[in-house]
Amino acid sequence: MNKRSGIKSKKRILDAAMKVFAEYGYAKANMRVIAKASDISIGGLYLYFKNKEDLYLTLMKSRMGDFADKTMESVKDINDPAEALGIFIAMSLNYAKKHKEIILVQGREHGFAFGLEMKRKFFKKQRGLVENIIRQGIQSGVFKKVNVQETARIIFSVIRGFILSIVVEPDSLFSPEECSNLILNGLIRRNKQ
Amino acid sequence: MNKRSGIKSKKRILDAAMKVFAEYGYAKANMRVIAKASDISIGGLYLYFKNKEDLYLTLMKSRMGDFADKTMESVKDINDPAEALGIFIAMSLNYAKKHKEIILVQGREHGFAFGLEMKRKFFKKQRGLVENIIRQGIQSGVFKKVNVQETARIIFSVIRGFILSIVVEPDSLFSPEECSNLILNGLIRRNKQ
Amino acid sequence: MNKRSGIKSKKRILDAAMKVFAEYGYAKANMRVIAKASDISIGGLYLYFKNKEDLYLTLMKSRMGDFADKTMESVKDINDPAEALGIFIAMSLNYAKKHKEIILVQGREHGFAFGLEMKRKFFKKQRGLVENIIRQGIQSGVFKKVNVQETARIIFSVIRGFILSIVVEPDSLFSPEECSNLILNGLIRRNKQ
Amino acid sequence: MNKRSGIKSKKRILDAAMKVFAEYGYAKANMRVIAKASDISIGGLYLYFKNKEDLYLTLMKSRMGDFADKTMESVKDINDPAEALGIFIAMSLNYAKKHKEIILVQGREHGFAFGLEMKRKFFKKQRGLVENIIRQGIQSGVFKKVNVQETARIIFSVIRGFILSIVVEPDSLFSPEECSNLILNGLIRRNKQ
DNA sequence: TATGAATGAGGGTTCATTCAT
DNA sequence: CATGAATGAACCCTCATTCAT
Repeated sequence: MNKRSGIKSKKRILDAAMKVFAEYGYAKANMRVIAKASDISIGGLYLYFKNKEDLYLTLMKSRMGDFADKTMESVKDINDPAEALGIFIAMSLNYAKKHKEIILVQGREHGFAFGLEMKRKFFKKQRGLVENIIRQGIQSGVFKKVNVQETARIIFSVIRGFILSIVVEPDSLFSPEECSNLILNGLIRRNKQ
Repeated sequence: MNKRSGIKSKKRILDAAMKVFAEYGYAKANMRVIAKASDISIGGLYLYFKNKEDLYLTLMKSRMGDFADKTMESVKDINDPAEALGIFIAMSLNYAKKHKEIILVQGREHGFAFGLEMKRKFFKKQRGLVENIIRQGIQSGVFKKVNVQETARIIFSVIRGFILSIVVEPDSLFSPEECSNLILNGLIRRNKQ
Repeated sequence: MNKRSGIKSKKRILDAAMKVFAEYGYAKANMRVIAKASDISIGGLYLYFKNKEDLYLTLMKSRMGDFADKTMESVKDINDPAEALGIFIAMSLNYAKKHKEIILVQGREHGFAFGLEMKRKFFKKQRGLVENIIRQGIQSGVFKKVNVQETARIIFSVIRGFILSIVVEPDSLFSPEECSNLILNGLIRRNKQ
Repeated sequence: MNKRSGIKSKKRILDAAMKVFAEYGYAKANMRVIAKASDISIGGLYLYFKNKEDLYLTLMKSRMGDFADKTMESVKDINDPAEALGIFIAMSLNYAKKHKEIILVQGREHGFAFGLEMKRKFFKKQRGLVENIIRQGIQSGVFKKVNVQETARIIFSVIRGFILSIVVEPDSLFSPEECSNLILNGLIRRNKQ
């Protein structure tokens, strides 16, 4: 079981850790299990990560980076703000469903702040993306003159809630289409339509 | 420090436990601290609760019951579905902000199912309330003919996301008004308005 | 094995720890063994001491305090400086032999400073005692006009070396009498005697 | 970084190990650090030394050998026993100060006996040297008729204590001159001096 | 010779839970 | 009802040592 490339081992650990953290959460996940799942020794874990927290944070950072890149990419060439928003929402929900693991949950370990800084940065960035879309929508006259920040927060909150639902009520999810439809058009019936 | 009514002691423990769980989360909260905060002995804790999990679950159940009762009550006499929905959202967000503690987070301890059954029941009930409102709105012609279940889930997701935000990004919350406005009217500008 | 007085337990731990530290040294001594020797559980250890270091330091402090008190006491009423010095030396060597355990060894754990502050205080105090004796000896004309500090350091060094010898070469110790004789009278033969 | 003569590598390791052991002590020193300080791989260490203990013992042996040789050499041609003793003391203290590292401390690892045999041999040899000087001093009438062994032990103890002081109280050392003066002439004032 | 990734026993510490008082 | 000393399993992490390359 010796002599594996360091990079491969690191990746194997991260993948395994993802599964374990996803199943048990940070506090209940333990290094022994992660080691076993990684098919590496406990000591081996510490060859690649300073400690449990480092492992977790590295994991988070990488997954969030992936996610941020993808959403950013998928939206940047869309001109229609309604479409862009729809795509952003769909991207987010689908990605979350696919990687139910962790992602945004687990904000409470270690007396609140724990990788929170990193998460906040990520959120801010993502929210910035939504804000831009909304701003463009308002400028182009497609969207109403809403409070951009507040609205972005609300949209973000739907996504965040969705992610939490994946964990808590995986059978009570909703479709991205229905979601963007509601956000774009609202619940109230328009006159004569 | 002895001879206290059992009921009072139990209440004192629950109140203290709420604060402690809220600050540390389930896994990191420990019985000694809860005991101290309750001004009771460690052994005393086990007089009223079978174990830590029982304490936590009892706590959850009671708070959720409180919450469910309140929302139920506040909405039942409102006839206008738009207003009812607005009130429900406002109630939920404000209650969540006031009792940031726990509530919905912490769905992941103990390998997934952990008081989840109880939580799901609560969610279902709450969602049922929203569904009713929506159904009435559709029937009365105020709301569009949306998919009731899906829409209720989405609305619920906003609230759930808001609650998570309280923990993760307490400075990025949004106002209930803005929220119900978005949900009711949507983002897209109506013709000639 | 339950319900023992806290004070008794603490004392039992300290006594056991003394033996264990004495046999293995700080680094090699482990809490499991100390627990067993104390006839207490591992967790019990941490009821009385914050951690291994705390246990060790508490131990040191108490033993040094004992020792300092005794030497101080035994010397304070002696007027003849030569006799006082002899008694101090005898006291020190005998005490050390009786409590071979630890005492002065182990100055190197944790990258040097480790309870060093405490030890230094103790040494200073002890050396101060010797300095006083020497000073009085000089004043009364019994001793030569030596450098008080330096001489005290040398005398102290003999004692310290003796203690180390207990550990390293327990069969190569010397008698207190011979020692004070050498220090008082020196090696060189006096004229016409 | 390869193809180095074995002898050179071994020496490099020993030099590095000396520094590391000196800084951390035996127990806290670890092979990785020694490897790094030696600019050799961990595996490389085990090419030259069976294990950590072997490395340490080899180190000790070589340094003690050095020291023994030097003192032996410096004293052998001196005829005046007082001068010889002074030189021996000065040599010892100065050498100790210069190579504060290890030397005599750390007699306690591994449950007492740990390189102790070797150390004892060294001590015996050194003490033999002192005994010879004293014996010659007595024979030539310069020294009193003291117990040779005891006196040698006492003198050795001063040196040993000095070494320990280097570690514990490096700012409380004394000068070799003062030391040999005290040992040679004693503290008590001679008649009509 | 030389490397360094990998191993795993073992150490310090925490904490839910029990039970004699 | 109430106490809190005591328990011990289980956690995170270290490090001497091995071995495929």
